[in-house]
Amino acid sequence: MNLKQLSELLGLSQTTVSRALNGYPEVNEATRERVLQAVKETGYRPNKAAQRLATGKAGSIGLVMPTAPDHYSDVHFGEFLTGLGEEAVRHDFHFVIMPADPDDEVGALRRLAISGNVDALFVAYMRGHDPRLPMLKSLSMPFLVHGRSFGSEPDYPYLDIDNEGAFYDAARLLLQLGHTRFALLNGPGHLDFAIRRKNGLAAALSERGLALAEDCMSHTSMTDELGQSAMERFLQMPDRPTAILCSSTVLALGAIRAVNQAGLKLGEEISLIAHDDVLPHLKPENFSVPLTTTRSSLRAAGVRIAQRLIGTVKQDGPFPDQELWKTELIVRASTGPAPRQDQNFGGV
Amino acid sequence: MNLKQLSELLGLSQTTVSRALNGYPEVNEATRERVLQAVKETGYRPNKAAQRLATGKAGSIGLVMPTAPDHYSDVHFGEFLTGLGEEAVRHDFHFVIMPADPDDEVGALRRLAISGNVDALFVAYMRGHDPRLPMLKSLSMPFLVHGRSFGSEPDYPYLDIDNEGAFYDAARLLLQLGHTRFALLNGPGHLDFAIRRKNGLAAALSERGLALAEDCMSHTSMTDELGQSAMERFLQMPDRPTAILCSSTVLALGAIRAVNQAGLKLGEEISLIAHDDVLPHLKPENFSVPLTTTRSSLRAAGVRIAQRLIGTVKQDGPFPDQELWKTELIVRASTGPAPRQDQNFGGV
DNA sequence: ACGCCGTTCCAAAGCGCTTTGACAAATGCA
DNA sequence: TGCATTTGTCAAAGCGCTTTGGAACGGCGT
Repeated sequence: MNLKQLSELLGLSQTTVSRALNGYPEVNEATRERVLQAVKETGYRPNKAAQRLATGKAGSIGLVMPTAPDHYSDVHFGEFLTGLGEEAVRHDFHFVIMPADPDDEVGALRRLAISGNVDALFVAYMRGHDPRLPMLKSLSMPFLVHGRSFGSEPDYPYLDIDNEGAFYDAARLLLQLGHTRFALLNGPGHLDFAIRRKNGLAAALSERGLALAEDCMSHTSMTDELGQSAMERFLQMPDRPTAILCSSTVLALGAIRAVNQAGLKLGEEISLIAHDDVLPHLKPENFSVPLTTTRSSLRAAGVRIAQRLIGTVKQDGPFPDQELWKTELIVRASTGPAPRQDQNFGGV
Repeated sequence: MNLKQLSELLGLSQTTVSRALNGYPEVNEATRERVLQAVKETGYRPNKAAQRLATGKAGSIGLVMPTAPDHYSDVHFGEFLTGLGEEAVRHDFHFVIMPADPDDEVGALRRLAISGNVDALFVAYMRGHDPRLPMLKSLSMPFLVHGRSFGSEPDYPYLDIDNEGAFYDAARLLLQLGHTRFALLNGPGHLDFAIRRKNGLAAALSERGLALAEDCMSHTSMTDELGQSAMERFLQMPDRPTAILCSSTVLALGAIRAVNQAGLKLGEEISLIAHDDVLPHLKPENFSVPLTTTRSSLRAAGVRIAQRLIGTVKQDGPFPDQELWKTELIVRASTGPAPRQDQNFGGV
């Protein structure tokens, strides 16, 4: 069943049927209804290839998927993709994926662009001075980055959360509660968000004349096991930290396991604030000691990015080029006043 | 630059140029050369949308990417995708990805199929009685599954390795070396390959009148951390196993850490055989005690699957519908004779 | 000379959609 | 009533490729 057949069936021209389906105003509501009804009955689906040829739009977004062994292709990425996909399905867009070795991301991105299969590109996991940025700018194809690239000229379209502000605020709260010994459970150290979160923490500390020791930082993939082992290291330090900042609730999950195993009380002997990406299976309010968090929904970011990208391709409505989402600091029970110095013992 | 312009430039018809480019025999080698040269100079690239419309082929393979929180979307998946991608690039094919909640995989697969964006479907991570199978069969679109579905009628096209045989052979070797107490570090229990590997081991054991105790099996995602913790559990058992079968070298990495920490000697007090997917960054021969493995390259499987799928779409050459690859059993230093019973102590 | 092939090329007809430009019919306004 | 709009519809011209059904040409045998 194609458009021609459908229009003959309805006794209308292809023009009218096409317009009825694509929401053009110059068609009578009654006939539009009639068309829609016929579509339902016949199961007509417009041929994508023909649409593409006629419009010049593929209806797709390209993304390269790094297949690095140590790559952070975990639950966070999945959650983000879900948001992206949700919105894409709504607009009948799809994704073209290009698997690539991490040392050929730039090449893969270029091949994807010139393949003619995509209308726009999406990139994530930005690093400092990211080499993909200059390439993308030279490409005359719309693109959008999730996150930012520390050290690069900020003249590219992005959506990011205020990582620096989030961890600055979180650190300030802990400082106000009297904490002075901090530790940071961070994501992979080369990634932009990790750099900024560290900086946010460092900024808050330096305002009080404090600094973060190298051995009080852990940069790892964000799994609970790695959170646990890093936290175990922290807890064995002679002058162990009382205030922990954590780049993900997943890391926190492991960290808290370590805290419990050490026989310490969360929110009393140890305070912890985690960044909450609003993962549906890991709600900070459901932790046995509810978690104080900085919150920003990863899925919402996915939805928004798809919106902007698709909007750009369809050219409907102007979108801001750069968005920086504030995070919310939500205080729950995992933070409390710093323990008095001489209380600093307990079952190690 | 389009075909028309190019052909005018060359003083040839569109037909001839098109045929020259697509390798048809009825064009003079000299003119073909001339065409190819012109393409190089002008940078002409055929319009994909037009090709799709004319041929009816999209040049793409669809796959749904589960975004489950506990999903096994790890280094193994990346390695496989790399193989798939390698071959796809060679044929100028691409992948369309559809992110989906794990509870809507079937729906996502269907939407992908009727979207008109793909020529064929690929599915993996098969489970027992996988519900995707009947759907795929009803779909009149070529598909190929990586792995098999235990309990389903085996009347679908697949590529799998002989998981049962691999672990049967591995277990036999260990039995011949005198081992009687076995443990299994397996992948997620609902996945087909894990089921079959367990069965292979069980079959070998039952031939000797042995059975595998429930607490000597671990079913987890395949990360080194989880391998380590599972192994630690095994080592603490009163009658601890001396023969370990491991579904991945990644699991083995963690397991061996546990063995070392317990002060045990791999290949002497503990023998271990792992399945080796030939991950480029984790070579069994480079372990401090080189690993005995069952080997089958995941990347090669990806390449082969892409080959078959693309071949089916292009209709060149018949491909076997079902392939079962044998694995190789490669003996290295991590296996040795079972320790004498009374030697069974050591630093726990 | 003729007919017959094989080779090499071409004109034109699709593929199924969108969109332009034009045209009747219906409506508004005077 | 007449005229200018607006509304609803259509025929036809693309979009850029592949592929069908010849046609021109030269060589070959008879």
